[in-house]
Amino acid sequence: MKSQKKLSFIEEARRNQIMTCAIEIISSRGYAQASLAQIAKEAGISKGVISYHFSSKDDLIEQIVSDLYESGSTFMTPYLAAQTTALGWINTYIEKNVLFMKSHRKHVIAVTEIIFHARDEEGKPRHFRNIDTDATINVLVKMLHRGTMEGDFREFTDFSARVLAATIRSAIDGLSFQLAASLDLDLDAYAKELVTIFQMAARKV
Amino acid sequence: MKSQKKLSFIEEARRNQIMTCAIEIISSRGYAQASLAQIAKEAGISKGVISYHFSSKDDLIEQIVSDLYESGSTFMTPYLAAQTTALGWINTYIEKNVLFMKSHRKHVIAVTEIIFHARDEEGKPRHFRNIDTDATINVLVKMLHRGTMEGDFREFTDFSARVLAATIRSAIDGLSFQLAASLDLDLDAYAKELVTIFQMAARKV
Amino acid sequence: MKSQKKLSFIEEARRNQIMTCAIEIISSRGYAQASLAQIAKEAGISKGVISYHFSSKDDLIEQIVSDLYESGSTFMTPYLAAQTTALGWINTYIEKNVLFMKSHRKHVIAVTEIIFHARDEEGKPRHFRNIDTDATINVLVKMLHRGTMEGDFREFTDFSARVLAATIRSAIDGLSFQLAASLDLDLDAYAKELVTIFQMAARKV
Amino acid sequence: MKSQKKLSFIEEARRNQIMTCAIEIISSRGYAQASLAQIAKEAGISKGVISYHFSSKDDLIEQIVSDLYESGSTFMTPYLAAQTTALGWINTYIEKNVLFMKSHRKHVIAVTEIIFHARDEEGKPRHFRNIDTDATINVLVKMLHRGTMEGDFREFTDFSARVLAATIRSAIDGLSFQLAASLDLDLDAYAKELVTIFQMAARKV
DNA sequence: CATGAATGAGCATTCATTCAT
DNA sequence: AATGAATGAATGCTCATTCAT
Repeated sequence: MKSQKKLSFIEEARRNQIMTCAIEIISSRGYAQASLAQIAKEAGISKGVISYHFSSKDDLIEQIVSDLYESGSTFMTPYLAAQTTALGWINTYIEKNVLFMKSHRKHVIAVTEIIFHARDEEGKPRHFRNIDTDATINVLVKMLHRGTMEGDFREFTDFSARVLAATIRSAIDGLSFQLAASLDLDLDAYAKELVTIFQMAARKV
Repeated sequence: MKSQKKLSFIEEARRNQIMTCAIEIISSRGYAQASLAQIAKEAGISKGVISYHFSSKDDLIEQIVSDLYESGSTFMTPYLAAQTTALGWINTYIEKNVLFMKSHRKHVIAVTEIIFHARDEEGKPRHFRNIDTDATINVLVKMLHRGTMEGDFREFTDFSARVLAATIRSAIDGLSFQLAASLDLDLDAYAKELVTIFQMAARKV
Repeated sequence: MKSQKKLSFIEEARRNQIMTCAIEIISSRGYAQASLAQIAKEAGISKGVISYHFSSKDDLIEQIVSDLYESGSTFMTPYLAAQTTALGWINTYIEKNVLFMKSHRKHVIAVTEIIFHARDEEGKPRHFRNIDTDATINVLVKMLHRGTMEGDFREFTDFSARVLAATIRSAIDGLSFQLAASLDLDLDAYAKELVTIFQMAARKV
Repeated sequence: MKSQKKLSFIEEARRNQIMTCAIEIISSRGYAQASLAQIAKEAGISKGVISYHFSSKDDLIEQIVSDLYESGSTFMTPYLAAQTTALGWINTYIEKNVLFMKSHRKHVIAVTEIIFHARDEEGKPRHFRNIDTDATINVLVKMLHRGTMEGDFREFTDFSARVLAATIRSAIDGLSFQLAASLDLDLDAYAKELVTIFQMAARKV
C-alpha cells in the first residue's frame, strides 16, 4: 500500500510536470509548437517518457482540457449555485469566469488554443460553438429567458437570446486570446466592465 | 496600394486561382490541412507552381489576409464615411462588418483560421488583439469617447471604453468561428441583434 | 507527349531502382531489416524519395509482390497452356516454377519473405495456404483428379489430392527458403528431382 | 542436458509462464506482435520481469525453440529407436512428426514463426535449411541410402537423396504454416497421406 | 524477486522548399 | 511559365533494454 502510493505519487508528479510543460509551450508559443520533442525538451526528459505516461499525444492534450474543465467546474459551481436570480447568475457567470482566468491564466490560454485547433479526421472543427446546439449557450439562453420572467431582463425571442448568449461567450473566449497577447491585463477590472456591459445589454428598458 | 504593377494577366490569374483554392481548403478543412500539396491538388497544378508565384507559404498566407483586409476596407469605408455621429458609425461598423462576412464567407473564415494560427519565429501570436495597442480597438475607443461627447453614450474611462471595444471585436471575431460551424445562420438578423446589444451596452443611462 | 514519356521513363527508372534495392535487402537480410531508411541508404537516396514514388511502404511491398506474380504468370502461362495431359501439366508446373526461381532468385526469395511476414491488423497471416481454399492448391487438385481420369495417376479422395497438392506447393515454397541459405544450388537438377518425386508419388500403381 | 540446476521452483514456474504467454501470442498473432510489452500484458506482469528471467528477448525466443526441440526429441526418440528398417524409420519419422504437431500445436506454430523470422547480426537467416549441411536432412539422407541397401528404396545419388529429404522436411514445415491458417485439419489422416506420398516417392520401381 | 520509470534509437510518414529542365 | 524530382528535417509513436528501489 505504502509503496503503491509512493509510486503513484511519482507517476502523478511526472504527469503533472509533463502537462505543465505542455501548457507552458502551448500558451506561450502556440499549439503548433507543442510537439512531443519540444515538450520533452522543456521538461528535460526524453520523448519516450511522455509516451510512457500518456497513451498518445491526444491523450495528453485531452487531459489538459479535462483538467481545466474540472477545476473550472469546481471553482464556478458554488458561486453559481448560490445565486437566486437569473440576473445574479449571469453576472456571477461572467465575473467568475474572468477571475478563474486570472488564477489559471496559462492553462486557460492553452486550452483555448487547443479548442480552436482541434479538428476531426476530415478537418471539421471539433469545438466551435454552434449557436443552436452549444451546451453553454443553451444554459445562458435559459437564464436570459428566466431573467425576463423575473422582471430583470428585456423580452427575448429565442434568436435574440441566442445571439446575446453567443456574444457573452465570445467576450470570454476572446479575452483568452487577449491574455496571450497582453501580459498586464487587470482582470478584476475587466470582469466588472463585462458585467456592466452585459447587464446593460440585457436589462429591461 | 499595389506593390508591383509588373504582374502579367496570366500571373495575376494564377495567383488568384491559388489563393482561392487555399481559401477553400482552409475554410472548409482548417489551417492544418492546408499543405502546399493539398492546395496544389485542389488547384490541379504542381506544388512548384505555388513556390514560383509566391516566395513562400507564409507569403501566400499573408496575401490571403491582406487581400481580405483590402476588400473589407473598400467595402466598409464609404458606409463609415457617410456617418455623421459616433453612434451611427459604431452601429454601421457592426452591421456592415457582419454583412461583409455574409458576402465573403469563406474568405473570412479562412482569415480567422489563419490569424489564430499565425505565429512569428519565436512562437508569439502575430495577430491577437492587444487591448492597448490594436488599431481597430483604438478606432472604436475613439468613437466611443466621441459618442459620449455627442450625448449618445455613457461616460467611459479609457479602460472601460477599451473593454467595450474589445468586446465588440470579440463578438464579430467570434461570429466568424460560428460561421465555420453553422451553415444556416441568418446574418442580417444577427447584425441587427448585435447592433441592439452594443447600442444598449453603450447608451447613456 | 515526348516530354511525358521521358519523365515517365525517369519515374519508372526510380521506381525500379527502389524496388530492386528493397528486393536486395529483403532477400539477403530479411523482411525486418527492410526499413525505408535501409532501402534509401542502399539506393543512395533520401527516404523522402521513396515516399514520393510510392504512396506508402505497403504500396512498395505490394508492387514487389505483384510484379513477381506478373512476370511469373507471363513466364509460366505459355508452358502450361501447351500441355495436353494433367501429367504433363503438373510436371511442367513443378519444373518451370523452379526454373523461374533460377532466373528471379532474389525476387522470389524476397516475395516469399514478404508473404510469410504479411499479417492483417489483428496479426492473422494474410497468405498462409489453407488446404481447403487456397487457389493454387485448388488448381493442382483439379489436375490430379484429371490425371486419374486420364489413366496416369492413382485414385485420389478429395483429401488425399489436397495433401499431395499442398506437399507440392510446400516443396516449391520450401525451396525458396533454401535459396536464401544455399547460394550454389543446381536448380535444373533440383527441378528434375522434384518432378521425379511427385511423378512417382502420384502415379498409378 | 540442463545448463543450470540452480533454478528455484518459482523461477522455473515464472519462466514457463512467460514462455507459454509468448508462445500464445506468437502462434495466434505472429512474431511481429510479440513485443515484450504484449507478452508482459498477456502474462499480467511487468516488462522488467521478463528481463529478469531471460537475459534478452533473443534468449527467451531461443528457449522457446530449444524447449520444443527437446520435447520433440523426447517424443520421437523411442519410436525411431524401435524401428529396424530405414523404411520403417522414415515412415515413423513423418507420422510421429505430424502427430507431435497435433499435441504441441501452438508451440510448433510459434517455433515455425520464430525460425522464419530469426536472423543473425548481419541479417542472415539463422535456421533456414541448407540442403548440404542441415542436420535433419543429413539424417534423412543417411536413412534413404540405407533403405536402398535394404532393398526397399530406389537408387539415390547424394543429390537426389538430399532433394527428397528436403522435400520431406518442407512437407512437414509447410504443414506448420497450414496449421496457423486451418483450424480443423485432420492430422492423423494428414500423416497417413504424407507417409503414402513419400513411400511411393522413395520406393524401388 | 519484482517493479515502475526512463532511455534512446528506430519506425513510416508528411512537409515546405529547392532546382534542373 | 511550369514541372517533376529530390531533399532533409520534423512528426507521433513503439521498442528492447536498463536501473534504482
